[in-house]
Amino acid sequence: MAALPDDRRLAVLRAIVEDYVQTHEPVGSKALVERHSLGVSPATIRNDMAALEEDGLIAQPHTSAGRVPTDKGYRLFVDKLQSVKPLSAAEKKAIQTLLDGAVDLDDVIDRTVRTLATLTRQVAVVQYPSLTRSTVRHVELVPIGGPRLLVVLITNTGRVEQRVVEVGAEPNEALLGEVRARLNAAVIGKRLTDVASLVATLPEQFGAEDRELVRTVLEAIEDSLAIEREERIVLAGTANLARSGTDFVGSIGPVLEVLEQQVVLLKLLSEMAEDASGVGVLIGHETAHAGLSEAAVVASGYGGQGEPLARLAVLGPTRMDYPTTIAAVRAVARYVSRILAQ
Amino acid sequence: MAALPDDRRLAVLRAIVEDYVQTHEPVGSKALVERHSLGVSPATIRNDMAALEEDGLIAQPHTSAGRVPTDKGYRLFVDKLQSVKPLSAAEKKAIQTLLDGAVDLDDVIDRTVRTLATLTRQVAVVQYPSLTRSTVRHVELVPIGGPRLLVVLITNTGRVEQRVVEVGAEPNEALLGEVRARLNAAVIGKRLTDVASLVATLPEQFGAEDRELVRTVLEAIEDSLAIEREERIVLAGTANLARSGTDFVGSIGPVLEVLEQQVVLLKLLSEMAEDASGVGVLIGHETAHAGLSEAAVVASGYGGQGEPLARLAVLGPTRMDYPTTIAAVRAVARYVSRILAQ
DNA sequence: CCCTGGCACTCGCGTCAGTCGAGTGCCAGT
DNA sequence: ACTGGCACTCGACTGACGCGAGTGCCAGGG
Repeated sequence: MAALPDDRRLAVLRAIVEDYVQTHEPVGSKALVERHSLGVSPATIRNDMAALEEDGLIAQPHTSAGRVPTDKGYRLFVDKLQSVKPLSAAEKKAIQTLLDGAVDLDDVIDRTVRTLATLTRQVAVVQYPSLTRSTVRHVELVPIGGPRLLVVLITNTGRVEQRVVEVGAEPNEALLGEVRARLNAAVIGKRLTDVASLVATLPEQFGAEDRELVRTVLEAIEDSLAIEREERIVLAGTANLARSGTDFVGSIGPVLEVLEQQVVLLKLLSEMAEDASGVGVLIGHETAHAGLSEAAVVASGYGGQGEPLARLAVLGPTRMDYPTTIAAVRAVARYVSRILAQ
Repeated sequence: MAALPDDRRLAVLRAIVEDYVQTHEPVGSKALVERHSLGVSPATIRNDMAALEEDGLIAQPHTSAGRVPTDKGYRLFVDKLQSVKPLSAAEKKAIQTLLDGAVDLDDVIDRTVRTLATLTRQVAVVQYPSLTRSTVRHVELVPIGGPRLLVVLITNTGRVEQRVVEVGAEPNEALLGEVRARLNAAVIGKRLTDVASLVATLPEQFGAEDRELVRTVLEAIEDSLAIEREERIVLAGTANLARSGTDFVGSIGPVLEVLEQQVVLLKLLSEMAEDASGVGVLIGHETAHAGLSEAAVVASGYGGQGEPLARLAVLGPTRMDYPTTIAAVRAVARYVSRILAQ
């Protein structure tokens, strides 16, 4: 039994996407039958194309030009048509080589974003592990001379946050030890989001004259937890945008602007849904951002067992090679997760 | 006495630079006399222009086009002809508003780079205060449970570096106090570059069984001082490159590539000479980098009294508004220095 | 019923010739 | 030393035109 018409239509869409991604030129019916063994004539393909256009999956830039996939067409391609391309051995090796040997969290993130950019030849985005989802490994209070105290908070992701606070007077070692002990007892192993409520009653456990000190320390800790500084993002490969310059009919300016507004990026990443394999894709207008109307984002969570600690992503033109990009993002996310688990 | 011909030639160069920067179009003799009150006829200007071209200060892109300054022309303009434009009150106010209220070093740097990008509408580059030129404010050793030790190093710029080290066994508090005291006595107030030699004899001051611990701690400190991580650079305003897209005849790709290679940028910044007012300028080929052949860098040191701790810079097309840019860079550098001094 | 070959039509793109005008270099004159 | 005049160059713009890729439609065949 021959393929049903509807099946063939989807095959045509897939062929159009693949050809267009490769050639960057509108693809016509004739070229399509030549490059793919569809077993039918150009005229038939034309009918299918007309139907696909009717459905809003493809469009023609000019009346006498070939067809180009629409955002909706890419969406269908990504959801239904693509078979994820496994990475080559060389690529797997490259990931390992590039990521191994990182000395600390900063280094891991740095290497990750570079690896992703190199691998996909597009813009890579990595969000720092969110403090709000991490747990407390240890809190330390260090007198650093005079009435100054260094408050250090270490998380299970290896992240170290510190603040210098001014306390009224030089605290004595015994009091400090007491505060340190109670503080750690209260928060170690707990999620950072819960810290604020967990330590709320702490000042009451101390004498009136010491409460001020305790409060100051707690304020510093809560300050460290304020999202703004923690929800940082690191970029790499922005030069790749210019390389595929013709991909953005406007200038790449709007895209660069979005990339600089970390808030926008963070919102985008945090709101993305992920499929079963842990990868999410936003295409063109789905990003709900004018500057990204010609861009697509492929993201995946990383770190953490159940819920990911943070996300990493690749941003490129909508006409990107989705199978390869998705495979790369997934592989890197998994590898980084494994490293962070150590 | 009328202006000497040679003086007028330079006035013509200045006029060409100013017009070209403003219009972004080759400027001809007729337009020049119309827009500037040079008091001579176009024909005379043409002669001067021919002489300037002879000297390699200007060039014509096409035989029948106006003249455009060469790198050499810009250089002369910057060195001899420009009168630095003082910032407007609004701009000064903007700098203060944007920079005040920073909570820590990261925040200061972050605000600085954004301010500079906003002010100049170009790409801003800020180098983190170099550790090698800073001095030690304090070293702290913190046991964080088990055989692990947190080594914290605080510099006079407010920078905090930390490492977690594994020591053989859980060290007792007394020994730790001893190490801490001797270490601090040896290095506080000293330059980071001198730390390594200053602590070289430290292990010998301890019993054989403790030397291993001391050595491990010292290694961690020296590790923290390795340049690679410290010589970091922060960027902002890359989208401005695209805005002035037509300024780069090629694509802006090569420029973005250079901006991503922090090593190249660092080398560039560190090797720049500065004039009496503390500002240095590199124009086009002077950057000795192909990707920047159409770009200029305006840099200034900041922080520190005698020698600057680090540099900040603005990068834009060679046809930038030098007087304004130089004024902005200088003002921001001074303001940041003042903040860091506190 | 679906597919096919054929055919007329559309329309973007590259080419080419021609014109226009800005800008130049040179020269003779004051 | 400066100026006005003049011939010349050459890039930018314009409109005409042919080419070719691609389409939509239609009638005919398995």
